[in-house]
Amino acid sequence: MKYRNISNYFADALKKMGLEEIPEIAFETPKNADHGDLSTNIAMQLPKMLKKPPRAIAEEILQNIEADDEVIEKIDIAGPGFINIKFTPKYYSAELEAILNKAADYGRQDVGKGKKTIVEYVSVNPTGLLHLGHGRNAAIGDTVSNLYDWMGYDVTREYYFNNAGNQMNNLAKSIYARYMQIIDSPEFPFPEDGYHGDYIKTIAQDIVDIESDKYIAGSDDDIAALRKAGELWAFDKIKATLGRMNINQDNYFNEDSLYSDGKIENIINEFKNKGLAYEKDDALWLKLSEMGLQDDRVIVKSTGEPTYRLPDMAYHREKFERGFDVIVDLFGSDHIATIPDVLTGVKSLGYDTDKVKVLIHQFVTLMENGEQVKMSKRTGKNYTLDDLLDEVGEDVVRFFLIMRGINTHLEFDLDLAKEQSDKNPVFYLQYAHARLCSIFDNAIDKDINIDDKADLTLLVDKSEISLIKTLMKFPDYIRLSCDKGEPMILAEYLRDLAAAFHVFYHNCRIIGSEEKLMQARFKLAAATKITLKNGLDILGVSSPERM
RNA sequence: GCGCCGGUAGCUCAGUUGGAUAGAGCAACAGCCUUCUAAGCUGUGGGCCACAGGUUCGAAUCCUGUCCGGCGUACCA
Repeated sequence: MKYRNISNYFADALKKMGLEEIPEIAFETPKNADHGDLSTNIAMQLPKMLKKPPRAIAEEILQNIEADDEVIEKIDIAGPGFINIKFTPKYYSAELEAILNKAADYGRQDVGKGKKTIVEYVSVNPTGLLHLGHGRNAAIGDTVSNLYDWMGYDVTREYYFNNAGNQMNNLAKSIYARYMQIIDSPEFPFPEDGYHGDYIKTIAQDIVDIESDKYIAGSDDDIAALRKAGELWAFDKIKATLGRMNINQDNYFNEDSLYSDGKIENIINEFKNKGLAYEKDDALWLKLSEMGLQDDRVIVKSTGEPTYRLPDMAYHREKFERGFDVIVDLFGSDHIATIPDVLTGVKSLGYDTDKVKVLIHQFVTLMENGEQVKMSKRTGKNYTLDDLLDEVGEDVVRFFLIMRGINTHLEFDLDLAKEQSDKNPVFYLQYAHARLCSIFDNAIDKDINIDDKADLTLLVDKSEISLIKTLMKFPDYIRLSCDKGEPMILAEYLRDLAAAFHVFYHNCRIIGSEEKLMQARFKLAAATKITLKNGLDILGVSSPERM
């Protein structure tokens, strides 16, 4: 008794009308409830094929359709040719029963059964603390991973990082300068492009405290030791911050391993063997212009070091080799330019890049007192993700960072986030859950027995039906949210669900109603609690029992 | 210059891939608590969907052009 069957009724009717190829029949829930429970515009898609006006086609469909009275209460034509369907209470009670049976698994699907997916997110190099932009990446990435999990995929959550290279040298030099300023002279010069954040001073002080003047000479070994200390410190903090957001990734992939395992070497050779690479000005170029892109790009610099593109390609190839069916990359919009290069390169090696799903999210601006808080690396005064977690808590952070479409520039309103009140949208959802819990607490307090069986066809009030309808949509929204890589879709749905519940709660008393109706309403409340909890779990937001 | 993303209510944003009267939260205003949590519910006001053309039964949505904002456009990652 799902929409699929409804669609079959229509397909059969269209067959009887002599249509050979049955087009996809799209259903939607009308915005206006008076238009019925479900609506299709199929009659308006067919005038060209059938050479008849839409309304005439709709009438013909209605004559040919064999509707099941158990399921469909009413079916009629409206407006320019919409066909509107109204379901029976029995249909709804059966759907509600199904939700209760699935319980904690309600919403889980098997679309991805037997398939492996990897979601790469966060992936910041260990040179400092996470800021809000990273937080957005982390929250979206983790939610998308959860969505794939609920769709039945075997999900690997991966963090890709590089602890070598220029940025890390820069970190090492910055730490050395701060170290020398403490132990030797406050006048010791700070590097031009160094990391100005106060955390560098903290790292340096820690080293001074433990190892005193051990590294004062500043030899290559000393610098290497400081770099390692900085890396460990930063990684520790990053993982701790992610942990606070309930994010624990499965795998940390080190870019270095691509070199040590010969993967970089291999990919260079393969490009050469395929005649896709050539030397110019002492550098090695990839012939991207012959693969449909605008310009050729350098993959190995004249210094002998690869550019970032090469390890990126090798890394993607590695993901293919590990046998993933879906490869999700989540990047901030500043990485956008490199993606076509990397994908084109990997494709030229014979991999199916359609498996790669690149998600790009826009930046975050932090607003406080109506003004933008600058988050520049240079200023040193850096508003970190930890600062935000301290101020507003992990639930608010996770929710705020996914509640807008990933393609829109996110304005993070610190004042709104800090507000512990009805203005804060995340509490609206959590409050619904807390209210539900308190209904059941009350039943226990009052020694009310909750029957296992209840006559769910008694649920006929407008707000009851509306709530059931909303509950039924949950799996569809998980799928939609996953397909589009848009956690916001699920967040919006949960807001709708909470709203439908609040209206039901307001209109329909549970405890105190006539016994049979009360029992049916307990069931509805239980299904709502399950669905809300499952949805909040996917978003990584807690479901409090009391507020 | 070129590429990607965006421009919808006073503010922040949705808009189910072209459908019925363009929605929600916040802000403003007016109601609803002796009964399961008022962090809630109900109602009112608020729109040249950036602008100009085009495509068709039908456009916020698709196509072209223009304007505005963000991010890129390296032998930096």
